[in-house]
Amino acid sequence: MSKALINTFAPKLIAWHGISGRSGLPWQGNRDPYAVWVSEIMLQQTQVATVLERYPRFMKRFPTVKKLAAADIDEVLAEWAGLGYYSRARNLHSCAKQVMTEFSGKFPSDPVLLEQLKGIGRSTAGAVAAFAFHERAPILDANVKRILARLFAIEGSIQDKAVNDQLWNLATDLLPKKSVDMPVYTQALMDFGATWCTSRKPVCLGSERKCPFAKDCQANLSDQVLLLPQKTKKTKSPEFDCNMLLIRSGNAVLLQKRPSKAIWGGLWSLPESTWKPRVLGSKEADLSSQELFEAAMPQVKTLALAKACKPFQKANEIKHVFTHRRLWMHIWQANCSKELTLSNPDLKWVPLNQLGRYGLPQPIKILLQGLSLVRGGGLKN
DNA sequence: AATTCGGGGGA
DNA sequence: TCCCCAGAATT
Repeated sequence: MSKALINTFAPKLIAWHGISGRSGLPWQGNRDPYAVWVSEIMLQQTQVATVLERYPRFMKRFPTVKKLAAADIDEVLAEWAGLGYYSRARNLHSCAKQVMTEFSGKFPSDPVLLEQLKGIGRSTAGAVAAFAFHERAPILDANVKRILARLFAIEGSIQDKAVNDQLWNLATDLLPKKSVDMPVYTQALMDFGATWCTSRKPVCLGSERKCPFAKDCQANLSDQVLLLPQKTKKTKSPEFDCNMLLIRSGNAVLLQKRPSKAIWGGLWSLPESTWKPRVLGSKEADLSSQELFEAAMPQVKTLALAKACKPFQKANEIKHVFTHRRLWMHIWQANCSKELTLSNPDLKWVPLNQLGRYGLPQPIKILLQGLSLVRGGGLKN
């Protein structure tokens, strides 16, 4: 590796940030570890534009780690709804309680200790330590991986452990000498990756702007910029079917709290039958009310409820695409003559005008919102 | 080492 | 449609 680059990278990057870096984002320029931590978690796998709207709202709702720790998990999930990766919200809440009980309400500054907290991995630990405590700890997010893989023309999939270790070593070697430079340096890395050394249209190709590392970058010098970093190919995601029960009684709809480890864990949703692999040409219309109930709610005595409902009708079919699954949700609708008392705390009648209080999966939220707009309540299609 | 967790934006 | 993104936890 070029020894000169090790010494010059950090100062050059910081100089670049002074001219072309991002500034004025709500979570920047703040050394409160709680504020830094929330922003880092929210920004994981989530675009800046989205976080820009949701971060201030979250901070207003939960201004301190103490208030977050004291909140009910349902409140946290409701605030997180729509952001995805709901384990982040569960870990966030769990971590807040950890900080209160194990660290007397104050985040540790040591990245090794930070990494022991729920939902904080090595990279997020480094970011919190750098921004909040000026620790000389490296980060290695998608931006940094791309920058380093190009700068040093790292071959091999970045998911590969040996390559990943190599990138961590480089990230450590390139840190600025002075710890006081850590916040601006860390921010500069993210900004440079997000705005200049981008995946598809890096500045070094076809832009009038001049990359400060053009003569250092091995990928640029060997015309490999768009080929790096290398990734292992993804297999096409499998398809699944599921049945969702839309049971209405007057202006209320029956919601079921999802198991915490399932997809959309902990969110309130429509009662759902078990997921099964999609079978082409399968006959779907023959499901009786009783079968639908037993599949969706095996844990409750549903006979009374089933009998109180008129027969289910196929009301809608929604395709929803996840990163790793493609899901067809079959919506079965029935009206219930009255709101039967429910002993199971995971089942609840919710008036349509109070849906906003619950953290609903995005496609279900859209479905039910459409429902509340239709007078008389029938679904279209 | 591979898989599992959403959602939105862009090409 | 496919790829990408301020990754971590689980197996």
